[in-house]
Amino acid sequence: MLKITRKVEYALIALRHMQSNPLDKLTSAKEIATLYGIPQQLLAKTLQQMARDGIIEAVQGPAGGYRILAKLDRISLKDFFEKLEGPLGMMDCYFDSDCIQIGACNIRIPIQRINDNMRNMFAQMTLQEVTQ
Amino acid sequence: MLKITRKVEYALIALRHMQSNPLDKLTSAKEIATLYGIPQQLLAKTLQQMARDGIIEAVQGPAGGYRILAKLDRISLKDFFEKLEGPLGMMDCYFDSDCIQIGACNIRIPIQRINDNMRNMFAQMTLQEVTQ
DNA sequence: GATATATACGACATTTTTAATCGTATATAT
DNA sequence: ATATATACGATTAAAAATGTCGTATATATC
Ligand code: FES
Ligand code: FES
Repeated sequence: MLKITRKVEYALIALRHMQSNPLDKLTSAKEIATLYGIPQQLLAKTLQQMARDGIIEAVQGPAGGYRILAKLDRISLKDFFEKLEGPLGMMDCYFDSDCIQIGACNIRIPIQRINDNMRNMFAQMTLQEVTQ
Repeated sequence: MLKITRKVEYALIALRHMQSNPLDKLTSAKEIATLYGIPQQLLAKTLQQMARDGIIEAVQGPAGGYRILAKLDRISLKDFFEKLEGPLGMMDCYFDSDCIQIGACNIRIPIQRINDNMRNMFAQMTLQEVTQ
């Protein structure tokens, strides 16, 4: 439990790779996939999603690829996680109220407190710190 | 991602319930299961595990049940989570070195930093705070 | 203009993890 | 003896994560 997904892991690897060479250089999904031994198609989808989210920029055609677009020190880890994986909650009932324990639950408030702590922690870390 | 398991959820519900009435009172798995609408057998196993871990005490036979044994303000959330679910790492390679990216990985160190932050956060919260 | 290479993306299949159930044994109050 | 509770390994079911496939589109190069 409390694991991050491969998708996020791959996204971080890609960002860190792009961060490590000139910012205007284009890097293809294939390049990163073979270099770090990760499934190319899956990585490609993740990169496409990050492009939709404005984190990176995509250039099509041969000699195309991706490059970093956003200021990574302006994106919190919380926002990054939520862009890729949706709302961040240790339990589903943190957001939706369709929990099993309709009215009987006795830990909703305490769990929310823990969750707020966690969200807060990730809100205070930037993507820059992780990928630099 | 970053979700806690039902097992942990059920454990917290049970602890909070026991916390809310006299500490020497015995509560059966069935009682808690029906009260909060959770699978009895699954809850029972979780309670048994907590008993093995010394968090609660089990009394067999009719009129038996469980009651809190440990000082909940001496158990960190990190320890509690790890007792129930094993080592706490956002990625498997935090502990074991059998990661896919044998030598090529570029985010190991950064991820460990995030992970340490998270572990630290849970190490600073006690079970008491959550269940009181 | 044909070709090769890259992104774009929905649909499907596989694998892994989590959740729940089953069956049986043991303890003990009544 | 009986009923009720814990104890626990084994199995099944459900859900989520991971990976693959097929096809479309853009564009640099020849
Ligand atoms: S478990 Fe969902 S509200 Fe408590
Ligand atoms: S992903 Fe495991 S070491 Fe980087």
